[in-house]
Amino acid sequence: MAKKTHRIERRSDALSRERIIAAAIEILDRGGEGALTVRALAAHLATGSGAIYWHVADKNELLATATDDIIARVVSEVAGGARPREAIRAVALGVFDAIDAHPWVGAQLFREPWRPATLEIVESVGSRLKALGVPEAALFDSASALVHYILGVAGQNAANARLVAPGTDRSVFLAGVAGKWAALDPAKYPFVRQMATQLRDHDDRAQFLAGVDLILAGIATAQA
Amino acid sequence: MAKKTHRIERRSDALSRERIIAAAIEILDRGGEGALTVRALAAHLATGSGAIYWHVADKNELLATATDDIIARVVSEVAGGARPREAIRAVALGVFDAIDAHPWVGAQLFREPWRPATLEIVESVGSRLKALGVPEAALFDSASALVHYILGVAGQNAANARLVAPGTDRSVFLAGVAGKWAALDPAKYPFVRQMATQLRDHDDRAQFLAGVDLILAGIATAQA
DNA sequence: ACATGAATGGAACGCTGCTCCAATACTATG
DNA sequence: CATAGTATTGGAGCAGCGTTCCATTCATGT
Repeated sequence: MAKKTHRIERRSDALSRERIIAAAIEILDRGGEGALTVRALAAHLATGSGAIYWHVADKNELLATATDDIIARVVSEVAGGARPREAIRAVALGVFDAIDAHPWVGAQLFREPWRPATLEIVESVGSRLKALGVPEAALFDSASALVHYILGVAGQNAANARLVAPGTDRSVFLAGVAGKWAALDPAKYPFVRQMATQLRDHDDRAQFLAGVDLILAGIATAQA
Repeated sequence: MAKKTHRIERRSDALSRERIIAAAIEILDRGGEGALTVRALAAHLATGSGAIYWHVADKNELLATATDDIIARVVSEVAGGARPREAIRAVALGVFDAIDAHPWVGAQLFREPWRPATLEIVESVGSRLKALGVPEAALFDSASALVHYILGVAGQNAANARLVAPGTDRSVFLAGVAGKWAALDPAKYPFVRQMATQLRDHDDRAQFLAGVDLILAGIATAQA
């Protein structure tokens, strides 16, 4: 944006890409994906929409950049020295928790697979699989499976979060779904009905990790 | 909608929930998710928006019902007699192919986990896992992992499809992404760069199945 | 023939993302 | 210090969206 040689600060309340993105994150976290409108953002920053569009291409760029920021933070926080298997679990859990805190990130992760956010996850998971000794031929499929699983849970969690009033307790939501499951036609959905009670008091964080372990076990089996 | 006892057909061009949903599917398949607007739908049916809203609650119901229809068809097509393992693979592939044919289904699958579409998949996969002999205690986690993986791939495929002009060849798209991957900073993304060439000419359908097999292997390991 | 309610189609409302542009804030120069 | 020139601002306005409202039409039961 700035041309060449003037990083002398302008007015202290000056707009900037960073301030705009920070404000967007705040609005998203407070009110969910639907709350982020250009007008709301402009009001929050006490400016007009034109000023925003001078710093940012469009709303999608806003969401994408915000997502990249958050995911990059999560991935980089994983200790470099950790054993590969633990590192993979840590990255996966980090993504899980990040989406728990910012559900809109989950929805965003699905767009544009060449954006830093997804790339970061692939790189982090893939390099650890390599370190684990997964043979070259199986690496691509293995990394793909793990990342798709992580993104699948991410998307589902984000969707769930979108359905409840922000701030609702998770157990209330689970109990609600479990209730609907339990009320299903036993002839058509015997399995789902049977899972209803487990759904009610399961720990989705633990279940998510169990899935990661399952896939890691499958990868280990394949190379044996 | 109709009250009690008159199934005598009205005018032959009469609107109906079914005709509206069929038209919506046609528009979605032709032009992607963004092409389905109430105005476009009304134009396609040569009517007004008010008439549509008399038959259908809102646009979301339209998308949800259309998705339920397509997924139910896929799941029910899987032969009941097939061996459990093959049945699971068939359901997974069916969902994959359905989303390949109707990318908007992928995006829709993430909303409202108690809707028939998702339920159908959970039931179909879960009951087969049970038949496979997966112990009670591991059933929930196993089914959850498989379904989340399937949905993860679904979502990613749908997102990819949204990015290319409808009808673009898949290999062109893959080559494009592979090019971007190959051009990444080798210091930051060594793994992703290494995968670029494999991405270019991989078969995502086969890779998807490989992921299913990986998870099934992991499930089998866990019970041993 | 009339009355009734189902069904229709289109105008209108409030909202969205985004563009455009006159006005302003700031910097570099003479 | 004055002036010219560019970077930045804020808000009016546009086209399009989902949805609601309602006067009108159609098909039927009496």
